[in-house]
Amino acid sequence: MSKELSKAERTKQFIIEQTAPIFNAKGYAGTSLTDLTHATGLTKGSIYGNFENKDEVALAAFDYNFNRVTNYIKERILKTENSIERLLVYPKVYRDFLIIPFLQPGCPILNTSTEADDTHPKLRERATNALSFWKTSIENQIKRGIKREEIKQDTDPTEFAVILISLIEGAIMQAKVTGKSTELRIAMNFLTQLINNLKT
Amino acid sequence: MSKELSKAERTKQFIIEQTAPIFNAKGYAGTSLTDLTHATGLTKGSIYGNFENKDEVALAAFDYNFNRVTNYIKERILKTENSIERLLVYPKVYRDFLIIPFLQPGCPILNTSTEADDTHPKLRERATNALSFWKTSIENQIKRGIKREEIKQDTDPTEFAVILISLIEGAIMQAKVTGKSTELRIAMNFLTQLINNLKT
DNA sequence: AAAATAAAATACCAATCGGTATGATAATTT
DNA sequence: AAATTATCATACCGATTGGTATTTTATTTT
Repeated sequence: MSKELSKAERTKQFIIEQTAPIFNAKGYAGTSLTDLTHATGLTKGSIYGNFENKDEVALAAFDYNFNRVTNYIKERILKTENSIERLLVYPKVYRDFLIIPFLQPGCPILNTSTEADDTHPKLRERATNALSFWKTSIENQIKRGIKREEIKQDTDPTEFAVILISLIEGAIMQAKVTGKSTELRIAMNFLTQLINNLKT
Repeated sequence: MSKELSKAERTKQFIIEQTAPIFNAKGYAGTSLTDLTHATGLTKGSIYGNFENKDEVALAAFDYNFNRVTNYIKERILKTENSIERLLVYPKVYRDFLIIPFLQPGCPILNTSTEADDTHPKLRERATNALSFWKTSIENQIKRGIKREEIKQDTDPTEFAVILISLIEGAIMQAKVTGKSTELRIAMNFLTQLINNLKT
């Protein structure tokens, strides 16, 4: 039943994969159709045969970028069992943010949020949903930890999720613009302590 | 000795003031010269009579935006004396970030950093310097607090500055994109606790 | 007030923007 | 393999991009 992908579907996927890093690095307004043709080796006609307009490519590229980060984290979380260890995956991963190849252009949520919040409703919605998904995922990790009696009962899942996300995104911003990982190291050390303090 | 400003100097200042919010909202790539003429009511010829190119306007606009935030905070800090109270100005101010009129388009450091880090070296440098200035300023507040014996001696100024900035910027990103101040409230409550824990 | 100077509006430039109709070519289906 | 269909390249569109030379208008200086 594993139907092979049609040519169009393969090309569409190819376009997304090749252009996703460009959109993440240069932003929506900063990325031109010429950038997309250069990144893919295809022509405008071909790209517009597979996507309705620039918007559709950008939205698909965002989804692709976000899923890639999500899977990268998920993969490492599922290797552990204990809830504290699962949470510790975040500081472990983001400590090395600057040297993770596919994250070189930055965090897609951070980049897209700051660009789109006042300019591009559709992209903004994607970013909002991505953020909400991430937040819920952390909340669920904490709830699971409380049930398993690995995390203190009085821990507020939402509160902790917001703090974790803030520390990560704020530190990424600093590290990306300065080019140094000092800020990430400091913030991730602190986050590690916070997580360890959740232990029962 | 208070020489009056020349027409050119007044116009230049006027252009900066009127275009600064546009650059902060739409970003460098997202802001066109037409946007600048609409915001000022001036023509392209007039703008280019006062600035060499779009870059120069953008750089001046960033400086203006950053100075405005800095002065807003500074004003409130200088009203207090105790080091803990001074640090508490940050969560107090940023809790209401979303309803501070001139900050409606967001934090200039956050917006400029995320856009320029991979695309615009000059703007990137401005953002880096602004960040460095802010960080040093917090470090100095903490050092002052330690000298005055208001803050615990073992407090690491750099560490605390990075955590404070991360929490603020990460929370702003979330609040801006969701349109809700919940995240800011949570992060700023937490930051308030952290600051209070620095007390001797 | 007149002359000199500075500043802003007009009108234009080539290049690039996002987007599309059409013809060529490749992939499927029969 | 032939016919059909789907995909991609070519060539083009009007609009907009950042930028400028020149004229008109306003501000200073004398």
